Amino acid sequence: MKNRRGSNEAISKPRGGSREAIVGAAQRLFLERGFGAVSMDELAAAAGVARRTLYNQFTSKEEIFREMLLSVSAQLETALPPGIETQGDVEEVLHLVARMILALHRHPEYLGFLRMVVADSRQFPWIAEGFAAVMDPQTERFVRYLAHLTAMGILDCRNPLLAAHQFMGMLNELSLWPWMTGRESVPVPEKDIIEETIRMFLQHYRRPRSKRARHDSAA
Amino acid sequence: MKNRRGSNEAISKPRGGSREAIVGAAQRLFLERGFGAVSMDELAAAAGVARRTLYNQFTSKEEIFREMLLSVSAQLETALPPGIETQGDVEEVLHLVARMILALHRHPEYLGFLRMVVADSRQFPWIAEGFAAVMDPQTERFVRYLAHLTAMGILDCRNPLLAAHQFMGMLNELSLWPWMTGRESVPVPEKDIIEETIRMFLQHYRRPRSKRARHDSAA
DNA sequence: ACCTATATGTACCAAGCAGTGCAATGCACC
DNA sequence: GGTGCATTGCACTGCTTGGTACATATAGGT
Repeated sequence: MKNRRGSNEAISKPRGGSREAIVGAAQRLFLERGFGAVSMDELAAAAGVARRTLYNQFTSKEEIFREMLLSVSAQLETALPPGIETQGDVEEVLHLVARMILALHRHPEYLGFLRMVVADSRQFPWIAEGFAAVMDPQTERFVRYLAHLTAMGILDCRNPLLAAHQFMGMLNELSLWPWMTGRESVPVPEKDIIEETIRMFLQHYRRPRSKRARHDSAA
Repeated sequence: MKNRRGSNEAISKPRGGSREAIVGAAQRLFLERGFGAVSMDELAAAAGVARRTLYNQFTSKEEIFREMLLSVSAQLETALPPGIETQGDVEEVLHLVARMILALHRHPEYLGFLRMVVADSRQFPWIAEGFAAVMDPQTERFVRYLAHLTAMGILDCRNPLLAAHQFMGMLNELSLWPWMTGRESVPVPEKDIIEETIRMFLQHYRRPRSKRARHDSAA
């Protein structure tokens, strides 16, 4: 409990960062094989640390799990860099967002986290909450961006929340979903997915430049 | 092996269909809580059967699991009724398909199966294969339908596979995904999702009636 | 050199679990 | 009534796993 070095670190460790090593190993093992499939023995071995040290640094397996997901959350915070909504025109920003989303699908930490949300959220409800806490704000930003462009008269999203999810859904279906279900990538090039999706999105939601109505957008 | 009742059932059981009861209970428990979280004791209790009977009827826990998913697969076979691609115009068919997909999201068996694909496919690879064996043909049908309409000059899907997944992705993102991550339904009415998605899809992929200046290669 | 707190190794505990053996039971059909 | 077979209950094995006790080694600060 007491810390002879007086630092504000949680626990000091003369021999070196055992906590970091443990969390690092936990990240590799848990994200790859799931919480239940990793024993404390394996975890200790992977961390290059004695089994007993796990219990010196953490009170339980679940606490290690918690701290690991906390660390992963921090890594995902930067998924969507700030400021992208101010650069270039709509199409450019959509390209950026789309590439970011597809890049996320190649992020093992993201996929592992997502798998945990689906697999272990009933046992540990805080998993889903933690995931939402990281990803929801980024979705929110995208929604606000669409709403902003609508207010500016550039887009015409009657329901920006729906529009944002349509956009993400089109990207997720062919790129994320196969990854989650274990098959190899589908025979559709990333470039095609992105371009066709953006074209489709803008054709529907972009407000006609002149007042011309190729179709009336009322129901 | 021999069955005094002469039926072609696998195993006869004088006291009543214990196999069916077991598979039924397994379906409820496994789909709801996952394979690892259900013990044979619980399963026996839920099936109203002695623990020992489980091992009389099945060789292992995994075999019960297998048979249960087989039964669920059979129930999902009929998700997309045959013949829908011949009735009405495109918009009508798309409506039908969309409602079917959203209905599937309320199907506990479908959600549970999907969860298993994500959660337990590494331990039991045949789960993902079984799921694909049921769902892929239905997606295939939709893809062929889009290709057919393109050949007929009604749609203009250069890549029907991509188009189909875009359509399904837009529906899944807002309806299926929240369900999988445990939150309650999103604040977008089903009707809005369906209508906006179909409108967007058709606006992009429907070949313009009058001016067919784009390209023309209907087979 | 001394003190303190961590790291380690080994042995251990308790619990949960899948799966088996065995003898007894009771329904169904002859 | 008798026979056969699924069923049942119970005890038991064997294994894995999370977590602990304890004695010892070792490094850092003073």
